Amino acid sequence: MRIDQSRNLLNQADELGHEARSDLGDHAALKLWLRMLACSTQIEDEIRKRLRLRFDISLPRFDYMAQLYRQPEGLKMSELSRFLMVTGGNVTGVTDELVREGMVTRTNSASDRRSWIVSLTAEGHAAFQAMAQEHEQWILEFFSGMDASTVQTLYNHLGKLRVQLVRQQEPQTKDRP
Amino acid sequence: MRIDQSRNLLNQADELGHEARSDLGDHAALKLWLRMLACSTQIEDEIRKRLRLRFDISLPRFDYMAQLYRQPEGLKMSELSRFLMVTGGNVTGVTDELVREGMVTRTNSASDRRSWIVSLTAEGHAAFQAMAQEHEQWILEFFSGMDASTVQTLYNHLGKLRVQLVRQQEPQTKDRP
DNA sequence: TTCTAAAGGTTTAGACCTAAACTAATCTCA
DNA sequence: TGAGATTAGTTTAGGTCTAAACCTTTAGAA
Repeated sequence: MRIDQSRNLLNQADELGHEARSDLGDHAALKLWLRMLACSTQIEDEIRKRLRLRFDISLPRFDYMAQLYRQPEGLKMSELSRFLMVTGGNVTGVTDELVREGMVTRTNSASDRRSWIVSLTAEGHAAFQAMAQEHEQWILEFFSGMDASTVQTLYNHLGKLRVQLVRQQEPQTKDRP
Repeated sequence: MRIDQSRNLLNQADELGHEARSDLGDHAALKLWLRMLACSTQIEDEIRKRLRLRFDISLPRFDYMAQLYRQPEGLKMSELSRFLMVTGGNVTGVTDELVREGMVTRTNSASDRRSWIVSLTAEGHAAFQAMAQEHEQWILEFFSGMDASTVQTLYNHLGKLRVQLVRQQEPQTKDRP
């Protein structure tokens, strides 16, 4: 059996998927959250599908390469684990695969014999660049119906939400060098 | 190794996680998407964590029960598969577990000997109601820093986005009884 | 120095999901 | 009617992720 999320009819969009969680009350915040979740899920699934179709790559591996792309000097595996918000065991597995495919290299850290420095190979760098370019076009396409001021408004509001979320879930500040 | 997403410092929030995908350009739509993704991911992960902690249940199973909760007469497994946007094989497995725990029952369909009607037991209904009530409080908490008019604005804008997304990904309409 | 705790990375068991192959029942239509 | 297509559900193999146990190296304190 095959699932195709885009099969939802337009007028059913609000009834399907995550919006079923909302049947106990009708608070505006709850409805907003469910709609936001529906939007992100739909976009993310479409990106996932296109990455697989066009480049035969998974979204987590795309994100992995994105982190290395902006760090030409490479990253420790523990840093990758933190930035990608996945477990160390996962980073180990993904790194193994990408090394096998020639996209990244593991080199010994000069200062700490426990750790590796992972970085993109030239091939990996080029491959990611091509994918990222196309990825960006997809996003522009998804938001093409929204005018610039609306985009800016949404961006600002979500910025405040994000700050608030971080504050809520990280009450005590932790100092860092 | 254990991952704790809430360990991100406030001023690093925009640098971590998904926002690394954005390093090729600075189009507003791309930045909006990455911020939206960061917000939903953070909220969803927090919900997942609390559901596990408070009720020892996974988010997919919570969603499964939510669908049945609003359909007292039950649903066919194929309908569940469509509404939850997961494969039929997955529905089979989750149903088996929930039946084993006494949360749902499978009864034969009177009109179609191939299909089952799945519905919540009294116990399942009560269990979901308790969880949903608390779940709703969590959402109110997450959005508590946002005033009502902002919530409404966001809700409307995301509504238009959702309509546009469905249109883009479902160009040809399909008629349905 | 030496003991202990912590950190970097790997391995393993298992949770959760998918795609594809499969069985059985139903539908279509010549 | 009856052959082929479709639909409902299950099974199986495999992908991706986590938590926990584990080993090695580093750092801190007595």
